[in-house]
Amino acid sequence: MDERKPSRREREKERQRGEMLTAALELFSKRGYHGVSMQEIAKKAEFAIGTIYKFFKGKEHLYTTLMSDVAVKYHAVLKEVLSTDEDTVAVLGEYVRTKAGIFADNASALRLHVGWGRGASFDIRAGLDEEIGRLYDEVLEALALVMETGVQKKVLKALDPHYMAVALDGLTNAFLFCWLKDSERHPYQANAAMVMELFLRGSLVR
Amino acid sequence: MDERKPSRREREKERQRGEMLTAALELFSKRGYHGVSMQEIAKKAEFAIGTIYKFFKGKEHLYTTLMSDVAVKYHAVLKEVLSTDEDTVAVLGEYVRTKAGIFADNASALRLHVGWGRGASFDIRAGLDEEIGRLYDEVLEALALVMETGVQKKVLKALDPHYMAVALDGLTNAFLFCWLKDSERHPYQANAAMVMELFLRGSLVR
Amino acid sequence: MDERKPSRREREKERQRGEMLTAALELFSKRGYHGVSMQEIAKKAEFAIGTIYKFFKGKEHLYTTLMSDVAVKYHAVLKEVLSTDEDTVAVLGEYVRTKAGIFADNASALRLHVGWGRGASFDIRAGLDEEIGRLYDEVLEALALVMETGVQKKVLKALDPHYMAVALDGLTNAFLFCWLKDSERHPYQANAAMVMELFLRGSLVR
Amino acid sequence: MDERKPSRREREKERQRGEMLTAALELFSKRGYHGVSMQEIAKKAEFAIGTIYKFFKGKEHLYTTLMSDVAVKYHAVLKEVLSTDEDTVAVLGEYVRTKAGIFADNASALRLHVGWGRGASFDIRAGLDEEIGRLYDEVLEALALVMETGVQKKVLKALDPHYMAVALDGLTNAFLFCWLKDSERHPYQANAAMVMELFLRGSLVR
DNA sequence: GATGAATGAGTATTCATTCAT
DNA sequence: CATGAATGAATACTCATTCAT
Repeated sequence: MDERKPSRREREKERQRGEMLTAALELFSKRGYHGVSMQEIAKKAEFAIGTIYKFFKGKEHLYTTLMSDVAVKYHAVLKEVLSTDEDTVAVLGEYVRTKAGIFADNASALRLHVGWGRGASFDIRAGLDEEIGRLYDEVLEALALVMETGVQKKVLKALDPHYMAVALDGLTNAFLFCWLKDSERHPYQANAAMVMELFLRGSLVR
Repeated sequence: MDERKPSRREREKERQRGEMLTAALELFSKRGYHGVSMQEIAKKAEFAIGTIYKFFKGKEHLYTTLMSDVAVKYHAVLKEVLSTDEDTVAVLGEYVRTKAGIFADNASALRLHVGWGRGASFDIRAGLDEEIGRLYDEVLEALALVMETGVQKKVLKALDPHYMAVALDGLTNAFLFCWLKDSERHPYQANAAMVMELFLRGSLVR
Repeated sequence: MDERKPSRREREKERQRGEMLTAALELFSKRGYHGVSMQEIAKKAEFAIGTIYKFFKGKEHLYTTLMSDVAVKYHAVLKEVLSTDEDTVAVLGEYVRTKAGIFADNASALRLHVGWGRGASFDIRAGLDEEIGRLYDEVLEALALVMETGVQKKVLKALDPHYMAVALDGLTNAFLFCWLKDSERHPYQANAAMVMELFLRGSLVR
Repeated sequence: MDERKPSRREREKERQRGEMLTAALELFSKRGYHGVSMQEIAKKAEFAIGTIYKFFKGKEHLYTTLMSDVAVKYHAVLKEVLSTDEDTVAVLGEYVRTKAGIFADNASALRLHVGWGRGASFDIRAGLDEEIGRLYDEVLEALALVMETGVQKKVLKALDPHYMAVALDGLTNAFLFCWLKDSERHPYQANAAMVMELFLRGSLVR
């Protein structure tokens, strides 16, 4: 009865849940975990405080759900990109551009994401990181796989593929930070190109 | 080397201040700004709560002092390294190794530092970042200057020196993260070498 | 007589507010502003501390509300008396008896009122006095007006009406103090009569 | 050895005690009992905090001593005046003028005195009032005695002498309040004359 | 189911008092 | 003896969470 098509009821539920999460994200990203009260979230989401508690066990649960949702959504997109069966360099380029695009589209979610979740205490993050960390690592692994393939195809040097993945990811993050600080001076398309250039060819004149 | 000899009193003061900061650092780095109470810090530092307040105007002041101290100390070391008048590549190598060494020596301070200070609510960071952000930017600028010299010397490619600085810094951070997570599998010396390799020569086979 | 009918909710609210104020008054009058903690007030009023804060912004607000309420209520009664269009001496007699009656009915409120509000630190009184002082002055002015009329009617001597008002008020207070200390020995009806006698005819044998 | 002339030591002690009390009075009268910290008093008096505690058992003791001292000093003067063997009316006139003079000379002490000591919690006042109340009552009794003599001399009406004393005292206080608020508009000499006029002859035209 | 009033544990900070120097 | 550094009890106020309506 409840498997196939979500009854109207359930759709409504989902919509409400979404509104709560949206409100929470907006608030958390601006003022951090401890800077926001449940009453505020309730008011912004236009629900009674009690209703929030029908959907989420507590503030912590709401926060971790938020983080998970964000992580799930974004990392899914990246894994998709990385599973393409194309030319290694093209895939990597697409990875960087996609990641940049995600950042550009979700500036506010970023504040929660960047640095992998500070803002809440580390206790809270403990359980969280298991989930998020796993998702992140999956992307990194997928990226490493692409690298490995590249190495086998002799497109990339014979370096540790995992480290290459770490490197590309770190490079991306660094440039994305620049963009986050001053998106005028550092348009992300330019950033993306720069990242690829530096990653693929290095800085040394030969 | 200092102002005459710091009277025993003053030395004692300094020692106490240090103990407080150490206790606070340990606690903050584990549980974040809001996850730690002043009582806890006092207990850990083995001082009465009132004594803490003789040294620091308040929790915020204690926290920002901590951040500043760490930032000042470490970024001073890096600027020192970057002002050396040696061969570009050697300087960069030294930069990476020094940064790695700093991280290795101060694992707990890191948790506060990484991502440059989120963890406190955003209000608190406001004043803080001006200081810390400035210090960080100074290091980045110094790094960019080294890059520029390298470009002029035709050691490095004719890319934007500032972006090259961002790249090397990002690369370093990424590997340092790896090391932070699992220092067994990723000895920092190896990390340092890897960073240099990737930064200087890129990943592409030619 | 009021705005429609106060919903049961609102009546309940009002009752709660009243209980809080009553508890606070009792405590403040016995031990002064700083001698009472919010916890104590909450316990005495049989509410949770948080509930008190739903009704009053803070301790100061609770205190000033108390003072204002008392002042507003009592001074309204006195102004009513003084606006009667009767024989001057009758009005003054009624003023004294009414004031005495008020004191008799509100012994505890007195402790806050007498001396016009010291007991709270001076900071707190600042904003408060503007309100309370004004109310008190209004009564004094009304009393002075009655005096002036009495002078014009040749019932009272041609002295400064304002000073006469001050005198009668001071006389009343002095006797009320006596009564407050030992209400057995100084029944307020006797006090009232004495005040009138002394005020109207003086002490000198002619 | 220590009876007759106070050794220099003791004189010094007395001077120090005086300085402490002066500083405390100044502070207490401006900001009330709870608005002033012992550290502040120590700083203002230019003694170490510990030294204050050599002279006074605690804050409360310091405060009550202050009140007592003030009371003792002023009521002594008034008793002196009231013990004069002169014409009743002259004595009463002198009483009012002296009291006014005292007020004029000690505006700051007033704030502590007026209303008989609010500013501290009532608990603190409990023991205090025993002392101060007794002194005050002694003056009142002395005043009553003068009244009684006046009655016997047929200078005053045959009213209760104690109530007459209360009346004159209340009248004085009321006018002194006026003067305290606005000493320009209410010069105390004028006040004193007014008090006598009203007390002796009343307000009624015959 | 939805609501939001009531709850009370938790926390930064102050300040009277002590006591080693 | 004077000092003032150290102490820690005390307190106003916030906010996550519950539960009667």
